[in-house]
Amino acid sequence: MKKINYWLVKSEPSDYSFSDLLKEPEQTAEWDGVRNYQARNILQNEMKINDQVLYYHSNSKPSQIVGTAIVVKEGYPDFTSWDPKSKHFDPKSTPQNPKWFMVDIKADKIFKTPITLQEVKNNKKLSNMVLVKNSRLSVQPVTEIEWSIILDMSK
DNA sequence: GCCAACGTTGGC
DNA sequence: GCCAACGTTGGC
Repeated sequence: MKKINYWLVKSEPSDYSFSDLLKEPEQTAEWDGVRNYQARNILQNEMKINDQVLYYHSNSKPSQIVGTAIVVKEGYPDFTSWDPKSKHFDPKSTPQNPKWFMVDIKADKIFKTPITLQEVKNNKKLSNMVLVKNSRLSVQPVTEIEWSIILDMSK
């Protein structure tokens, strides 16, 4: 049996929210625009099909985890990086030598109760979450234990 | 809107 | 390869 990994991705809801993802055909979207090496490495090498993803709304009132998604396509070049019209354009990235990568995710469950950042911080068992420790990383690993605690809280 | 914390760039 | 300057993220 294949091992499932758990992740958390952030998006500003004013930019692209969980309900935007739900409106997509097949509720699936390219997770493009990530321009941070640590996050890129996860997208390119570590996220696998069927991995589970927490969907977090950052810069929000309140900032919170609002649902889950599933990886449906593994790391491939982020073509917005060589599109001069894209706001994520990077002249150092080309189709021949792509610098940035993305995956496709499909919305899975919307939380009955969103989990606010405050609640995550208030839970001692979640004090090692990357979300708490390194608030700037936009694609980050979540442990199986953290995953199950958060899913329990969301019921 | 402020600003702390962090990541990236580039001069030396 | 160091590190100052700069840019960005994201909580508050």
